Amino acid sequence: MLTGDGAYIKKINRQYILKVIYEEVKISRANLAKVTGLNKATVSVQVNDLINDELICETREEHNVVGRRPILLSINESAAFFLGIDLDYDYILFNITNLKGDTVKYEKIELNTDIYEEIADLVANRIKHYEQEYSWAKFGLAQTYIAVHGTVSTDEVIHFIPTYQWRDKDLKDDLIQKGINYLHVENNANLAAYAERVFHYHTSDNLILLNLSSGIGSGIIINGELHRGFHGHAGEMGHMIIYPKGRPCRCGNEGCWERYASEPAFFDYANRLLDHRIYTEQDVTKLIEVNNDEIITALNKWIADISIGINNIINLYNPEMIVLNSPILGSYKNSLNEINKHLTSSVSHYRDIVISGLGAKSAVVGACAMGIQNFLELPDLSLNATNNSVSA
Amino acid sequence: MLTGDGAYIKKINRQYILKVIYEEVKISRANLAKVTGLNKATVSVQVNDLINDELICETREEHNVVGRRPILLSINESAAFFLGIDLDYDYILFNITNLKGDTVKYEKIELNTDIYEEIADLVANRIKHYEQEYSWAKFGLAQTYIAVHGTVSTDEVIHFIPTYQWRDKDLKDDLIQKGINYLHVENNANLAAYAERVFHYHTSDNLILLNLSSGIGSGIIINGELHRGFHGHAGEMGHMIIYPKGRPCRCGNEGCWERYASEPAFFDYANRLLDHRIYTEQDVTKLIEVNNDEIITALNKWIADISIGINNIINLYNPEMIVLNSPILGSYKNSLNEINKHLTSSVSHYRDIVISGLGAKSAVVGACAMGIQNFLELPDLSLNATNNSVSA
DNA sequence: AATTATTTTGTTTATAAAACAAATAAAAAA
DNA sequence: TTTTTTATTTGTTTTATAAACAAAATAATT
Repeated sequence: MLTGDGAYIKKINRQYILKVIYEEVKISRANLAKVTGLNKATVSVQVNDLINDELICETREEHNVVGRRPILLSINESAAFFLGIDLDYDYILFNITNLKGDTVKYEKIELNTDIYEEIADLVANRIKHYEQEYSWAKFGLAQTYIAVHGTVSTDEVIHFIPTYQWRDKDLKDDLIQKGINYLHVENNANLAAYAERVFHYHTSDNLILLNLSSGIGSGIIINGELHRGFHGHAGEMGHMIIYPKGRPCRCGNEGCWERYASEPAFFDYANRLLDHRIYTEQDVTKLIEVNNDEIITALNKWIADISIGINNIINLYNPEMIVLNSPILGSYKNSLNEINKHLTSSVSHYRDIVISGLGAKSAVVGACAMGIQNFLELPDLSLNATNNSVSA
Repeated sequence: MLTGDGAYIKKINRQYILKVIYEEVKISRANLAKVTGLNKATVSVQVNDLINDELICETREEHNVVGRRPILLSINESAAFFLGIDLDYDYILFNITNLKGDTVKYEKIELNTDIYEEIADLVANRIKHYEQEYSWAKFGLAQTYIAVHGTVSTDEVIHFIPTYQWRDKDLKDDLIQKGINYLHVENNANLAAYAERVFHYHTSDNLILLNLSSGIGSGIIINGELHRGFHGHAGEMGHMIIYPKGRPCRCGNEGCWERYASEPAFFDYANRLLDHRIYTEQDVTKLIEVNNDEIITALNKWIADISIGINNIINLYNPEMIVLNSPILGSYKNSLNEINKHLTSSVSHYRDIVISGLGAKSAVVGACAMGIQNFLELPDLSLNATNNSVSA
């Protein structure tokens, strides 16, 4: 537990003021005092500190109401930059935002190796490149978060990545050895869940994100905070048993949800019905567009199994929002209707189920946002960046 | 969000000092300063405030080391009393503790009505009786928490109690109308989970309690706080589907865990195997004592289904502790072994599964502890009371 | 058009509250 | 008497607050 002294007061009031500046985008000192409830003098002193630290800046703007014209304050967006890296199987995404959370760079690198050392080298060089590129800024490249598609322990060591078959890799420490600083490693679904809250569902303190791809990943926000669990392995929802003695799973059990609700499971359903084999999300989209009967049947059967898991999640967590991130579900207009049709239990309570608007970028923009929150030591963060959507 | 000022600092330091006094039971001012890191002068001032408020008291004790003899400080246990009420179906438990969390009174009243108004009257009169009885204490009966075996909404309105078939009953407000104050209504499993943390697993920030009785109730502690969910209905684990198209459930779905892992489900298993019908927990205990083959078979089959749900819970929550509260499991020595045998998945992570040491008293002692925490406005609480065990 | 009044913003000054640091007093064993 | 430990006192620093003040803009009046 923490003891309180003068410095601690000043810190929490500074955090509060920064939070309000983020939310209001542009706000005067007088208004800051009104919104926060702090004294005008207190706000003035804090604001001057923030200006000296170059974290916020003043702008004079047109003003047509009576009284002295206010000096508007806003985040100094070019003070610091933040890198998010999504370490997927056959490609790596790099995304950089400014201090406001606006994306200023987005790059995708195809991978043709799965050797840990090679990938670590590649990532290290790339980070160093960006560090150079933004070295002109007051705080340069201030924080980097790496999203990995597997379990990460509480000490940020990679526990297991199924697609790479990497176990117990201390990527953070290995990169630190290569001279990289201000670095964090986090599960991709956790970052995606965080992104949904920071960029879209600001007020949702109980939010669950489900990633349906080669496996099932989930990020859980409870009481406004990420729920990582005791070892950091919470949210392994794919290994919830929904068909006892069902299909064998790599985890050693039988009937895991992942074997029914992941994308490979869907392709199995579909290819059993169709007269020609399909392999990609584009193949599915095309068939949906022409209203192919077999693909609709396969989709609905898949969704029935997805819904069993969602029913269980709702009963355990009573979430406010459930955000689904799946290209296939996203391209099938009827998917949310179908899911809701299955959630008829009288004890299931949730507010809304939606499809993610961030899509493939969710982990990297969440990574950047977490960098901002960590850099400014804020207890929470709401961003209104507009250029992080699926299509961007 | 909260602004910081002097009063806020003073409050958090006061909370910290109280917390340390609870943990250390008896401690001098000098030691308090060392443990908290606060200045000796600060501790002296705070301690004098607490003595003036009659929340702590000084004692002089034997002391054989060199130097001035310290004045030991401890909680003034008779300053305030706390009532916990467990509103079960055919009986009501009343438990009163002092400010240290030691039980000073425990009463059980058999019920022969299920009419809401009658029960509310009975409870109100009983609370008034205890208020009188402890009116001599500085703060009298300071807080009352009522545990109900059903869902409670975030506004403390009873949403649904299956055994009583009560829906949307505002028991809290109805009792306030009858002149009762400082009153809270909470789900019984939440209070039981809280009790496990406060009285036993002080350091466990990720703890799940499972109550297996007529239904399945659960209390979830995540990041050190109770997880109630958006509406307050989190932890309806009994309605997780584990056998799609299985046994019909009152919730409208089929194959809910409750239909396989609750005590009625066990009695069904057992009575299908045995040559005579059994009805009570005592019947089961007797058969276990004589090593009856059929009862062991039934137990193990029941435990297999319990384990499926526990596997799912572990994968979703990655808890540190799982505490099981079930008289039948408690009386079957082999139960934890059997459960662990089923948890073989390579991705399931937990630290320990145990049987509750609080048993039937868990909800009422948790209720009293929550009263203490609420009364002193502490962020968390560890108690070392010794007279709250199952047998007491 | 010039002047005065009003309103709002932001700063200055004095005060109060809290923690802290250092010196001092108290008490007990060596 | 000396040493050691505990607890209090005195004075300082930091921070927020309240109230007065200064600055800057519009509105109203002459």
